[in-house]
Amino acid sequence: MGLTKTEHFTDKQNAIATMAKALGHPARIAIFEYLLKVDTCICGDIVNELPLAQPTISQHLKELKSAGLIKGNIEGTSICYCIDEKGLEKLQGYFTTISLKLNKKNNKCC
Amino acid sequence: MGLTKTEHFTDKQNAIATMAKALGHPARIAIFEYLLKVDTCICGDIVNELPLAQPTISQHLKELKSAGLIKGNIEGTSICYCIDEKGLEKLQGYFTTISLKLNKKNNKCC
DNA sequence: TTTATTTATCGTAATATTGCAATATAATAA
DNA sequence: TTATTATATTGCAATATTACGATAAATAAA
Repeated sequence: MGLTKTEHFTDKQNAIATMAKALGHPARIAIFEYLLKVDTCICGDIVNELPLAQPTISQHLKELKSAGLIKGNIEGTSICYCIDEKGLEKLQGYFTTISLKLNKKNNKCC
Repeated sequence: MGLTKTEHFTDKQNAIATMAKALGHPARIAIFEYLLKVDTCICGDIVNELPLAQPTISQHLKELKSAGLIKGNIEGTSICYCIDEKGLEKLQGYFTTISLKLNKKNNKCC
C-alpha cells in the first residue's frame, strides 16, 4: 500500500502522469518559467532567483530532467540547464488533443 | 521542513502546479480519459473500469475536483462526473503559450 | 598543489500521498 | 419503515516528497 499501481495503466498514461507530476510543484514551474525567460540558458542563477536552498533546487532540477522536461550541459564548473523541447511538446500536444476532443463532444451533462 | 513553500510563488504558478499535480498520477489520467471517452458522463462505472478500490477512486475524484479539472452533479443515488472545460483550458492554454514562447527564442544552448 | 566555485549527493526530519478495509451518509425502492 | 444502492469519509500502514545542513565531487584559478 501507498505504492502507485503504475503497472495497471498504459505507458502513455504513465508518461504523461510523470511529466505532469514533475510540473506539479510551484518551484518547478518557477524554474521552468525562468529557463524560458533567460536568453542564454544560464544555470545556477536559479538558486539566486528562487527562495530555496541550493540542494533543494538541485533536487528539483533532477526531477525535471528525469521527466524529460529539461536538459543539462556541463560548462566548466557550472551546468547549463534549458528546456527540453520534445518533452514540452509531448505534454502540450496531449492537452491540446484532449481539449480538441472535448470540444467535439457536447459536454453538457454537468 | 517537508512543506511546500507556496507563499514564495505567484498565484498563477501555484494554480498551474496544483492542476498539473492533480494529473500527476496515472489513475487520474485514466479517469480523465475515461470521462472524455464516454458520451453520457457516467459516474461510478469508473470503479468498474479501473483496477482500484472504490474509496481510492473516490479520493482521486475528489482531488481532480478540488483542482478544478472535473465537476460532479448528483443524479439520484449516483453522481455524474465530467470534465470541467475551464480547468482544462487553463492548463492547455498555459502549455500552448509556453510552447509558443519557446519556439520564438533560439533554444540552442543545450 | 592549494584554494575557490559550482553542483550533486547523503542523511534526516517533517509532511504528503497512495491504497484499502471498515464504516458512514444519502437517496431511492420495496 | 426497512432494505438497497451509490458514493464519501475515517483510520491506518506503506511509501513518497519536500527541504535543508553537511559534505562530496569536479573543474577552474592562483
